[in-house]
Amino acid sequence: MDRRITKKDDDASGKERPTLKTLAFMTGLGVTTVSRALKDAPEIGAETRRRVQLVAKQIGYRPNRAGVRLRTGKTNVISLVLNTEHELMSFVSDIIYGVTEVIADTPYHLIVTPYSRSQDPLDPVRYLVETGSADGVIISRTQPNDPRARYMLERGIPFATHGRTDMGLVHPYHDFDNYAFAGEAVSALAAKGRNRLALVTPPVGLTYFRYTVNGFADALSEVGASEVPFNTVSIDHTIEQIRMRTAQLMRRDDRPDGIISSAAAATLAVVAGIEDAGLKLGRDVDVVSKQSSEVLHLFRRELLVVNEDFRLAGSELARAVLGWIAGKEPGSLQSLSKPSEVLSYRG
Amino acid sequence: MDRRITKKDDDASGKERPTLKTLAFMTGLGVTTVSRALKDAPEIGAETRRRVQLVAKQIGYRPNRAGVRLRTGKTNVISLVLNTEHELMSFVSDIIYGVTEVIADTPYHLIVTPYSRSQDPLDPVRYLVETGSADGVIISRTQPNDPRARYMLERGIPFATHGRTDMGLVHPYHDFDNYAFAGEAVSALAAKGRNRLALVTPPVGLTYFRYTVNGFADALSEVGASEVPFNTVSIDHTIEQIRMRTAQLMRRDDRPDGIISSAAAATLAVVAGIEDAGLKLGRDVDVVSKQSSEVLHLFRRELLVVNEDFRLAGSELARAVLGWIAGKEPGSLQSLSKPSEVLSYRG
DNA sequence: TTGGCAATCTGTAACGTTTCAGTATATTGG
DNA sequence: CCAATATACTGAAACGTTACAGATTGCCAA
Repeated sequence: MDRRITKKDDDASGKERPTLKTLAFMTGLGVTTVSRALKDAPEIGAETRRRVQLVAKQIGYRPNRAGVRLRTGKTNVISLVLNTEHELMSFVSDIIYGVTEVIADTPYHLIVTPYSRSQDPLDPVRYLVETGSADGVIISRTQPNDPRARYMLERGIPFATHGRTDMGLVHPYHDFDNYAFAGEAVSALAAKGRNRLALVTPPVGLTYFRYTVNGFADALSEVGASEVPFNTVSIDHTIEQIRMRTAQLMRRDDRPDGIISSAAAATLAVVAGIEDAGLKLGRDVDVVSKQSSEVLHLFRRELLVVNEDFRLAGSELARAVLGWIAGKEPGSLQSLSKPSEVLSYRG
Repeated sequence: MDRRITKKDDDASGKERPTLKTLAFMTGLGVTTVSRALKDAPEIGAETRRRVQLVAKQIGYRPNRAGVRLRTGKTNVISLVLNTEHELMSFVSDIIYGVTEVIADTPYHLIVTPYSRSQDPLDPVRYLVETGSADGVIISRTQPNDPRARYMLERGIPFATHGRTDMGLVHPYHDFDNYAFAGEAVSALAAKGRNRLALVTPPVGLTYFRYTVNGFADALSEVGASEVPFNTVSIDHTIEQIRMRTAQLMRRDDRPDGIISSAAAATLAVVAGIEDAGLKLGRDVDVVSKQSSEVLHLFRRELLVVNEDFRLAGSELARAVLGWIAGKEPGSLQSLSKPSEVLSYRG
């Protein structure tokens, strides 16, 4: 038998990172046994199992990710796919922290996969799937008919979407109830006697655009207020555009006396536009805005705000993907978070 | 010779992801040759090389990351280590985009490694190094004597710091010139006739705290202004704390007539505090603030701002780490970015 | 006693890559 | 024409892991 001495037949010696082989040598067992003992396989004796696990803990054994990944295809990676131009700053930061919170005591790593305006949003997803770079994917900016969700569903790769789809396909998601948000906002404005309302919408094409618009429309007719169309901007537009167009709008005779804004950054611009037009917040017009951190009341106390928790969204999305990976039913991994009340400034 | 038929001696057939073996079969060459041809090794014939590369491109060959990593130890991963409590929102989002911009056309992936208040900041770094999870690391919240930098230097793992150290050790960094920022800010306030100045500092303990404080002090004596101590807050404090203590400060007889703030979020609180005390920005007091996105002038036009570009920081840091990995001299991978002028509101 | 079987444990192969140590063929110098 | 050498290529081994197909032992029923 050709038993050549190779570089590392000695083992368990130096500073090298311990492997299964190291553990096998130390325990006097075979590599296979050690491997199985560590994952509580049933055909390993109870004492052996305990012994192996003890030694493993003692010497700080950590499975080699490359080894596992090569052999099993499991990457232990979750990828968060982000648009580098249009995501909100607070969204990026909070959602990342939400995700990391959940995966902190799992073997998972979080990788951030960006794509830019010019690219097809499907590109990064295709890349991830084709190269098998992740066990699960989280996407945002979800559309009613979302090619990315369809693609991943076809390939059978677990994912969760921030925002719902509307394709008759079931998959995990987390969403903020923007229908309820818009409704609450309208009610709050109506309660202040405002009845000519304008809406700064989410990006056209995304699912939550629809929910917001529908919530707005339904509540309008319920409280008997009317809409002042303001279709020239969405929260994807630049600060300058929103500001300018708001100013234009507010200089018209048929200007709104109430505005609802779907994002804090847009609200800054909206207020600037209002003031550019020589009007005063709280007197001439009231504004209800979503925000994801407590800044708007510092900005203008007259603002009415509704909070959306992106860190929660990140956690929920991570939980959903991990759940799917673990074999749970996709349909059971959907969550909707209710908006806070409409809050006005409190001293 | 024992040549058993194994599962996949046929090849180049179906939908499977192509490997070197696939390429070898298609080109009629050995796996070794293909491997070397793809990385332009000199001992491969020019035509063979071209042929292999052509076929590889045609069928969309991508090296298997796990294979490479297992064999070579190269992970093709850069890790960004972030504090989940104290990083600024804009920092997280912009720096991530800056990094991804640079690594976009490299094989590198970006993983985000978080740590929380309770943890030793060294923990995540130790984890990364011990498990060999990244080829390069980017850290923020750098301290003059930074254990993380020292640790990584000892282990020989490439890294870059956002902010400088002061340990007599040389390593790549990117920093914003906060000494210059504080100096410019003082000058701008002095030019407005302000001469009793307070400073909302960076977090005590971080290197850029020192630069900021020194720039502030030096400029004060240069313009002949005096400092109103305001050591009870830093930008790490909560909005509420900063607001309350600013209000307290501004109610004192010896209140400052100029304030310099090291971060936009803190500035919102500072202004709120000023107004809580019944004072008016621009009349009773002027404020100069750093910001990383154009929001402060929407907030209060009277604010004076200096811009810091975190996306640039991300790019520079990524370039620095990649440079070090590629073998460049650490000392040549240091950059300092100059602050913009102090900008006042323009229409 | 023997065959069967459960309980434990083990060696080999394979995942895809790169490196090492060759091999085969053509080319050159003498 | 031979040996030396350069050129172009190749198989085997190894990285660390897990799955598969045994192997060994002890025990029990017949």
